[in-house]
Amino acid sequence: MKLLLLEDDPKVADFITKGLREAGFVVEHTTQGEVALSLAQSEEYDAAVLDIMVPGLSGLSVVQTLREQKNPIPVLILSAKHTLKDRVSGIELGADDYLTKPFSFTELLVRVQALIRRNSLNAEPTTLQYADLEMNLLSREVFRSEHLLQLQPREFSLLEYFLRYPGRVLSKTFILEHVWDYDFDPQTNVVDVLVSRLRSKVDRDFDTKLIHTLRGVGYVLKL
Amino acid sequence: MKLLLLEDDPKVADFITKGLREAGFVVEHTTQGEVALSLAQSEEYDAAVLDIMVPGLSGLSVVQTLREQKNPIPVLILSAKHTLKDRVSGIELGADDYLTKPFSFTELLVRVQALIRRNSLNAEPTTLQYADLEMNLLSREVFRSEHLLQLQPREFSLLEYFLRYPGRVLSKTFILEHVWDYDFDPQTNVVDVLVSRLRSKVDRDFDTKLIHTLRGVGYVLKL
DNA sequence: CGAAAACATTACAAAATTGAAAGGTTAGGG
DNA sequence: CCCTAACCTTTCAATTTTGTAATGTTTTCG
Repeated sequence: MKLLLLEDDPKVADFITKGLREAGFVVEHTTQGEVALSLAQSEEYDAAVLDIMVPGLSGLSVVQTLREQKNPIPVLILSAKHTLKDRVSGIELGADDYLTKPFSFTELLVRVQALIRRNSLNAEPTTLQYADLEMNLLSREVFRSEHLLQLQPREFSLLEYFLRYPGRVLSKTFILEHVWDYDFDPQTNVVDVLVSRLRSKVDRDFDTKLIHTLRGVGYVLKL
Repeated sequence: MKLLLLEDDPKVADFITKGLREAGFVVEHTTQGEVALSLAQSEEYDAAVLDIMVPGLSGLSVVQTLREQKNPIPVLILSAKHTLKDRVSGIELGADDYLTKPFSFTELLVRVQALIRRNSLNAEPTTLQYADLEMNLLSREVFRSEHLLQLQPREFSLLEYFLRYPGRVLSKTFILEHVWDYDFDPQTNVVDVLVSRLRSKVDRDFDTKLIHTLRGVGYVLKL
C-alpha cells in the first residue's frame, strides 16, 4: 500500500511517516504542493494525506486539480485550523475526509485505512468467477468451462449473488430480499423453483455440482 | 506513460531507454529480473519490455509470476535467439508480444505503442454517458438527469450502442446487426418501433431531445 | 401542390419469462 | 422404519416483453 504525504512541518512529517511505515505502508513524502501534484499524477497511490497549509500550492489546490483531472485517489486533508469553512471547502473540492491538528496518530491511521478500504470496495470487478464458472457483468455472459450458459434475468441475478459470496450460505430470506427485493414471505416456493432452474443450467450437464443445499439453512456455491 | 525495462546489456539498454524517453515515455530500467518483478508489483506501468536472457530471474519467469498474480500489464519479450520455441513459450507464459534481436528502434516503438493502445482499449468503462444521460453497465441503471429510466433489454441494448457511438449515425442495418444479430432484413419495422419505444422513455418527458432522425440514413444520439 | 417514400405511433398478437400450485422425492427425528 | 418437514421438479397460468401490421404523419421532389 503506497501513500503520498504532503506536509511541510518536519516534525509532523517525520511523526506521520514513521508511524505509517510501521503500519506497513510505503510512504512518499514531499513538502511542496507542486511536487505532490506531479507525483499523484504520475504514480498510483492508494491514498494521499495532504496538509492545507504548505508553501506554494496548497493541499486544497492539489485536490481540486486532481479531481478536475478525474483522478479518484482517496484524499485526507490535514488542517491546523479548526474552522468549519476549511472543512467544508475541503470536502467540496473533492477530499474524502478531513482531520484537524492536533490529532493522535491512531486517529490518522484509522481514517487512512478506512479511506483505502472504502476505495477498494468501490472498485467493482467486471467479472466474477468461481471454479470453472465465469460471469462477465458487462457482457452479461456466463460460462461454465468454455460452455456458454443462457440465463434468464432472475437466474443471472441469483447466480451473481452466489458468485459475490462464494462458499457463503444464502438463506431463502436473503435471496428473496436481494433477488426480488421482497421483505416478506410470498408464501410460494419461488425460490425453490428459481434454484431448480438455475441448477438445470449450471449443474445439470456437469459432473461436479456447484450449488449445494443446506437443509433448513439455505444454498451455497462451492466445490 | 511509464515503462519498465529489463535488460542487462548496457549498450542495448541505453539505446532503448534514450529512444523511448525521446518518444515521451518515462522509463525505469533495471538489469535484474528480481528487481523488475518487484517494481512491476509495486508500481503501475503502462507496459514492460523484458529481455529473456538476464542474470538471475529471466524475463520469462517475470512474466509468468506476474500472470500468476493476475497482473495484466502488457509485456513485450526481447530475445537474442530466433527460436520458435522461445517465442511460443513467451506467448504461452502470458507475454503479449515478442521481438528478436537485432531489431530497429522504430520496430520496438511501434510494438510498444500498439500494446499500450490495445490495453487501454480493452479497459472497458463501466458507465457510459452523454449530456445528462448516464448508463451504468454493471447495475444496468439508466438515468436522465437524476431520473431513473426503466428500459427493457432491447431498449437498453440500443441505447448502449447510441452511447458507445455518440454523434455517429447508426443505420437501420447496423442496428439490426448489432441489437438483433440479424444479417438480413426482417421485412418488418422492428427498428422503427424500438426507436419509438426508446424515445418515449429517453426523450418524451424532456425538452432537449437526444435521439434524432436522419431521413434515409439512420439515427443519431446528439444534443 | 400532390404523390410517394420514409418515418412514427398505436394496437394487437406471439413469444418469452416469471410466478403459483401440485405432486413427487429425500432426509432426519422419534 | 415410518412420518413429517423440507426440498425438488413439472405443469400451467399470468405477466411482461417483443414482433407484426395497420394507420397516421412528415418530408422530399417532380
